[in-house]
Amino acid sequence: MTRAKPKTRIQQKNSEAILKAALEVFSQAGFRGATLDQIADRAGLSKPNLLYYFPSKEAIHAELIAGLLKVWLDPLRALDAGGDPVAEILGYVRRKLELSRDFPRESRLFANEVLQGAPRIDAALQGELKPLVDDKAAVIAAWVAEGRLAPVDPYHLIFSIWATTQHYADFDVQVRAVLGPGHDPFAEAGAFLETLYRRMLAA
Amino acid sequence: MTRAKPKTRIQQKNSEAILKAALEVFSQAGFRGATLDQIADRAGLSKPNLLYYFPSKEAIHAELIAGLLKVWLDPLRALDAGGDPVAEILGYVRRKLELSRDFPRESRLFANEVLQGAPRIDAALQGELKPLVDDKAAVIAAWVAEGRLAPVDPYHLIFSIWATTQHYADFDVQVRAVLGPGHDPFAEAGAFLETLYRRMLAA
DNA sequence: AGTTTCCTTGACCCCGAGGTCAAAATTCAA
DNA sequence: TTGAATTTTGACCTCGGGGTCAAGGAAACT
Repeated sequence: MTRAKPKTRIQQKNSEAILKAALEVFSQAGFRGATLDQIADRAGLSKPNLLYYFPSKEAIHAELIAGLLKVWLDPLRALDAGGDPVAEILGYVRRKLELSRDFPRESRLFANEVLQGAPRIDAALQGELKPLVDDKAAVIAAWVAEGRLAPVDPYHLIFSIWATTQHYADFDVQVRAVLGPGHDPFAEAGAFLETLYRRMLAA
Repeated sequence: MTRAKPKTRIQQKNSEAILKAALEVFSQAGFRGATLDQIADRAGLSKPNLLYYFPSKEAIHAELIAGLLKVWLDPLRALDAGGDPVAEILGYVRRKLELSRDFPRESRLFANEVLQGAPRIDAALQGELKPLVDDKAAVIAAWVAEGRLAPVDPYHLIFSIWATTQHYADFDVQVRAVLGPGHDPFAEAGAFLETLYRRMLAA
């Protein structure tokens, strides 16, 4: 787990290039579908050179996943029990949608992983994700109990936020195929989702 | 496109076994991740025998995708311009959720495909899906114009229905990891989504 | 029963992909 | 500037996986 951080400038630069290239390729092709040659190509390195920096394909993937989880859960962590309930939840929706817009490859990497049964992140789901969701679900449930939110199942509320926001990253090609040209899916989604959750949650 | 349908009883039986096995494997591993050996194994056939029935891995996948699209779009087709707006949309949500519950492998097969950029179904998205959605979006827009639904972007409404219902099939492992044991995700989702869309759409 | 058609299989081919290695090229330190 | 450490690469190994083929077994028709 504890990796010796790269020390030289070259190591720094090439490790970054590899991870960036790998994110591109893994997120588009899945783990099995990605090849080291593709990643090496995109990173501007030869395959053996790539394997000088990472011991295996698995290791590259693992490093990406590890880095992903933090970023992925931060917006939920930021949901503040002391804030205004509707504003807090709408803020979470907005942050999550921004994540989909700005980091679609990360979203697809995650989706690929979960779709295939989460073989490499099952532990993290149980160990990191669940406690966090339990915590925030309790906050939402308390808001409902205080009458500051319309009655709602907090877990499924959170699921629906994940689903609707990540949809625009994961199913981007379908969204654009249906909308046709001349649309800004994320801007429209922002407006739609704000309406959706405002109506849903108004006490 | 026009395939000579299997004629003998043996062909019937083995083709079905292959498609069923392939659905299982493709939906869980993706196209590149699936192997003919896995499919043959699961179908109870040898690999060459499998290739006696289908000319290639691609062909099996194509047949699955083709069969999928009809089933996948039928619930939307059933949305009736003559019915009660809220009831029609809630009915659509319910049918789509049932599809996720009863055909999760089909849902994941589709998700895998779209995630990877829909290389094999791009044409179908443009040619079949878009016109259908345009049609139904117009119906919903008309309902809104008549004041029978609260104002809503019909396209993003449909996206949100796809996202929230398919989530329970595609991210099943995550949903169960978060909920823990002793839950029926689909039953709970049914209740939650009915509330969500009822509040969203009430005129 | 005999023959034709259909079904099944073991052995094989080839390529792509993950990974190794020793040696060459480059960078760095003194 | 020279020697040590680091980085890069071409050649190579192995194996899994898609696909072929020729020949053996079963059905099916007459």
